[in-house]
Amino acid sequence: MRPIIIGFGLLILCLLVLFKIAEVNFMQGNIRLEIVVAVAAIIFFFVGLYFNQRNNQKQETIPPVSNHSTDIPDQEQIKKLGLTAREHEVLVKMAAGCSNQEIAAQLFLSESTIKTHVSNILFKLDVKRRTQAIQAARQLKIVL
Amino acid sequence: MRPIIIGFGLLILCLLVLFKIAEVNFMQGNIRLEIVVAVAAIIFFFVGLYFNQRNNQKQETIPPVSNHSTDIPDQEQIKKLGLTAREHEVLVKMAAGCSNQEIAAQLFLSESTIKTHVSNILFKLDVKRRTQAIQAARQLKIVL
DNA sequence: AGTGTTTTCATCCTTTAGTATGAATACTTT
DNA sequence: AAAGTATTCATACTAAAGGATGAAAACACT
Repeated sequence: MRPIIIGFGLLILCLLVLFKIAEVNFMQGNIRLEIVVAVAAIIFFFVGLYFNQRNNQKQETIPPVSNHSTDIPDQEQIKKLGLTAREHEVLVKMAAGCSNQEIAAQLFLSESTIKTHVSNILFKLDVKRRTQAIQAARQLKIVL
Repeated sequence: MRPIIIGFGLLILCLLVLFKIAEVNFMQGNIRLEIVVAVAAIIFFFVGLYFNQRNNQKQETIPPVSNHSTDIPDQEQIKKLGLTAREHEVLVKMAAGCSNQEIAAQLFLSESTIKTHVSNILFKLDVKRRTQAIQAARQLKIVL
């Protein structure tokens, strides 16, 4: 994270310096308005390119590949997260693509109960949606 | 094709007009150099974003043949299912746990469009929910 | 018996997902 | 240039998911 901040800092600094140079030269009548604007346009065109590229690359890093060496057993991760037995059970069925209603039917519980469990699961996994929970659980090896 | 040309023509025209207005006002001392440069920077930042987006979309449809023997790719499965390039793109983000809104933002599309794509994906994968789609896609090696 | 956790369920409410339909534009292929 | 496919977007609707809160019952442990 730090390199990014430093990089951006340097970039902004360079841009400010460039702008100042341009300003001074412009005031002295050395260069014309068109040139200044054109340079700014070109620079920020590429900044736009870079930003978009970054954005696209980020999404590809979201699902990181699992490593076999640090294969942490389920139970440890589950304990770390504080997941109860029932919650784990629900989580597995969630990952299998079941709806709350289906999970309730399979476990002979009410949908309300499942919703409560799901809410707790989301909280403990620190995610917002069940699809993210599935992702997280897969990365943590607590579901297949 | 014509609308694109017309669109670009209009865009360039607008930019020229804007620039001329800025130039005149600038010479009269109504606005400052910073403002002109800033506006140009912002505009071309987004132009850069747009260009890169365009570019990426084209590139993904061009190189379909690159199978790493065992791993990820699965062009065949995608073809079998009749998934389009865009649908596959959406499917990947779905599997990453993104909401429709997030996918829309990342691809610079409206949520309506994403919903349409998701619906088509669900139909083509013969499932009812996005969580099932993720499961199915994983089994078919369409996503990691 | 008392304490703390787990499991269960409910209700009200808001947000997100998903369906159906129609339509305009863009891209590809012939 | 025409035709088929793909992409985009909108609106209106229904279904599912999720948040917040409260609460009863079961269970383990001391």
